[in-house]
Amino acid sequence: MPKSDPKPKMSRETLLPQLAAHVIEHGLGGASLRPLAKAAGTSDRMLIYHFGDKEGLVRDLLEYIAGVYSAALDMAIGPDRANTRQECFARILTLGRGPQMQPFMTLWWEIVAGSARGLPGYKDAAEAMMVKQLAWMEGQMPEDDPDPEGGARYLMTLLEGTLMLGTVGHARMAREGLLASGLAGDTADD
Amino acid sequence: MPKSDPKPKMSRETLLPQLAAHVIEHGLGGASLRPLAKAAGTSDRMLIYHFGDKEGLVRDLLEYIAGVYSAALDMAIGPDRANTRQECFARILTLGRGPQMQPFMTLWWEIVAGSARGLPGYKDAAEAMMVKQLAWMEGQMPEDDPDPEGGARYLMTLLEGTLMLGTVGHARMAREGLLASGLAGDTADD
DNA sequence: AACTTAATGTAGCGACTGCTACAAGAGCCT
DNA sequence: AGGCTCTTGTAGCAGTCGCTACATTAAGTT
Repeated sequence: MPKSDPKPKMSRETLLPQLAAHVIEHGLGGASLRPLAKAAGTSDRMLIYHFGDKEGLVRDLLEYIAGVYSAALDMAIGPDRANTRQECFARILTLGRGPQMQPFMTLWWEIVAGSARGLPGYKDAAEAMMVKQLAWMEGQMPEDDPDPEGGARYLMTLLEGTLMLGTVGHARMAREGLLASGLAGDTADD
Repeated sequence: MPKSDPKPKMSRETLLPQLAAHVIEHGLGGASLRPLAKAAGTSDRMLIYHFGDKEGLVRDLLEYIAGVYSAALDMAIGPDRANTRQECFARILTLGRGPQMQPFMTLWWEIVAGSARGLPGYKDAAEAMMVKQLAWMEGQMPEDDPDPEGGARYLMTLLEGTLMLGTVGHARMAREGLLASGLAGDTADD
């Protein structure tokens, strides 16, 4: 009879992925130690042991999640730049609205809300993710763009607005706005 | 010796303003019955009595807050339309970033996050507020604008993106994007 | 073998959560 | 006056919260 996992010996590093998975699915604000611990196969006792207190846990989790997001963007980077700003915008919008991205987007708005309230750790994570996303956008900008840096920031602003309007049920409004702006919004969604 | 307020006889209607004030200041997600009741001069017992349960309370509160927001926009409406899209955008951005608007904006992101998570009542309130804001924007669009409806939606999208980037510490990014778009972002903030 | 240190389980603390049972006052109708 | 409904206070229940005291095991180190 083979012994089944005698003592996996957990650490922050082994715990964080499972904790992050639970948080991405169930949210961060309402998360409490015992369910988190259960999802990671530990006890609340051990979470406090490893992370000091809940605030430390959240801080580390946010940092870790920002890293995961960054890695995901690196993975999703294509070999070629876009040919037009419009195509560039469409690419990142498609990426952000993909079904596998949805749980993350749900968490994202929680992070924005936490930033607005000044909760510890939230703003740092949000800033890092936006920096990364901007870099991604700049890397996708057309080669012949007259102002790739400004253009990327412009597209970022439009993108975030589009995503927000989408989550509150006004995707159509964003689409019509994009149509009027010249960036085609021929995505069917509302 | 004058009797000091013998029995104020509270109802939903008299309670809601005080509850909303507390929620706007301290947030909606972390709000619990007893502090809410204290802020409104009642007991948790009475909140349940008047609103059925906490979910009903939150629903009514969100609806009420959406109404307050709508009224605030009506109040802030000027007699004249803007002369350019740029001025129109600047007006509403100034409005949304005013210091007296800040606690409300903090709550707003919580509402967006709640919408994303599908919490009951959140999406309805968010939708209503966006509809109102769009109407406000349309009313401010320049008279000679070639496409006031599409333009208003475009400005809305840009506005929401600008506000979001601002709350996560990237106001500069939005400003530079707006500069590159032709809509001046000569507001100093970051 | 003795000692030390890190890692973990068990049990529980006090505070808080949403909510309820019960009773009592207050104003109205007959 | 007697009942009736609306409103309110008191007390408390079962559950969860973050966190801790205490004890135990496992793995080195000397």
